[in-house]
Amino acid sequence: MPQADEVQNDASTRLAVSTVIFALRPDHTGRPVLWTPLVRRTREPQLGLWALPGGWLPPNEELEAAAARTLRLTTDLAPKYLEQLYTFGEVDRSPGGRVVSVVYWALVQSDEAARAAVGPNVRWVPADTLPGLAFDHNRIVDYALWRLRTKVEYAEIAHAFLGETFTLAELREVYEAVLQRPLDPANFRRTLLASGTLRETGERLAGAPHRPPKLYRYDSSARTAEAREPFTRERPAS
Amino acid sequence: MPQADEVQNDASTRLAVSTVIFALRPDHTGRPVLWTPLVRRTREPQLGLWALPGGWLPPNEELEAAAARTLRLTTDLAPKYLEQLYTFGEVDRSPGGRVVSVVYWALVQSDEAARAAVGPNVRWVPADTLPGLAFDHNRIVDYALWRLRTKVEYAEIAHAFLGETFTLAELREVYEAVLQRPLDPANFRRTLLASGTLRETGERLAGAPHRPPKLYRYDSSARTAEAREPFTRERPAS
DNA sequence: ACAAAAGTGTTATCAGTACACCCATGT
DNA sequence: ACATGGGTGTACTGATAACACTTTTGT
Repeated sequence: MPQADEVQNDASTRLAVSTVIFALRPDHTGRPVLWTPLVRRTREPQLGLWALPGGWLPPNEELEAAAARTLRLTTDLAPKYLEQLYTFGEVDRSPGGRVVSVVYWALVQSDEAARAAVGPNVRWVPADTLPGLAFDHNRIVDYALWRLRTKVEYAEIAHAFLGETFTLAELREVYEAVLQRPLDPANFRRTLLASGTLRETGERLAGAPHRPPKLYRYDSSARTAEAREPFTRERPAS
Repeated sequence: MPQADEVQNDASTRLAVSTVIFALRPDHTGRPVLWTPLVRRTREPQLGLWALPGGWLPPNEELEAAAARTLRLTTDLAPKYLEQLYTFGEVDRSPGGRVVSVVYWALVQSDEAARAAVGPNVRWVPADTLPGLAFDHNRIVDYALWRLRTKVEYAEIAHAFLGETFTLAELREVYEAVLQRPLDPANFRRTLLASGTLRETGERLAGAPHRPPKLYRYDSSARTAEAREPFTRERPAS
């Protein structure tokens, strides 16, 4: 797409795709908080440091597919939500040659994430208290956290942390964990039901020593056209 | 930043930077509407078609600087607002080899845009009724329009179309042109003044056969921390 | 004086918030 | 029966919208 009089770029600039992955897990006190998987670098530069999952962009793979693939490779999970975050391209962000990284962010179902693949080179850490990461990856995760927190307030993405059906209390816990503040159960119920994006399943969750709550299912079809954004995927193809 | 076991991408994927530029100009009825400059392609592929200003990414130039440079090259203008829009990388979006384009969007001062450089290969067109562009550039402009229209509702960017000082009526006309609907002058006044981002200059605009309106200046320092977004530039360095 | 835009005042409506209170279940 | 979370009712508040009204200028 460049203008004709421009010189073509050479191979000295390389193109990578990375993904910031979020799931909810209990912290040491039992409260659910955001966790993210990291991979240990096994080569220079920055050998041994923890970094975001990612890799060079294969010539025949779509950007989003590359993000979903690295997600599957490191966690053995499929994302329930996947969206492009930003492209980082500062000239000096990587020692040893310029790297432009197209970064995606993903949400994965939290109970599946508990069974996610781990190993000596894959490790889950709380997203708010990261260790020092390779390259500019701390900054990238911070930005992804900012996007998640601002977006969960106006978009219906919290259900991506949950399974097919869920109670309103479970959904509220997701919001509380992401936004890091308590929400009024009564108002939360009304607001979400009024959004029209939840459908009753007709079932209830039994077993707890309390009144059994109704189970709901997310219904994406009920969203208005204005609320829909371009280039976002509910169920990304992996 | 890739994982060690990945294969490095080769030169078959090339990296470009393009910019969607917006300014306000009167349409045939005299009402201000959004216009955008296009450049004619002088090489294959898509020779002769109109396309977004852009070019290959030079190895030692920042992404944003490349966007500002192509903006200056095609219009001889400096952007008053410049922000990354999205990265387009579909495998088949360009015939003749894969191209990943990091796309920026920019706002330029409208009275300056009236004096912008034009020529046989540069042409301004109304952004809402584009001709058929090269590659996927129609889709890109549509997305940029969507971003501009949603962002102008919650962020203070409309002043970027105007000069240093402006009246509230001028600012309202910008909003009306971008949002394509009339706004109540009284409520607009109160809302904008309540935002705290406008400063009186003490001067008034005389000459019109009416009560002379006060002139205001935009004051970015008055924004709250939550309203500030990462990776956005008020006065980009070109 | 008068037309027209600048600028002010007033009220209605609606979304978000706080919180009191009733309901239904396992133990 | 009772503790506990599920679920409903209601009143308060602040932001937005609609629109009547007053002010100030050039002609």
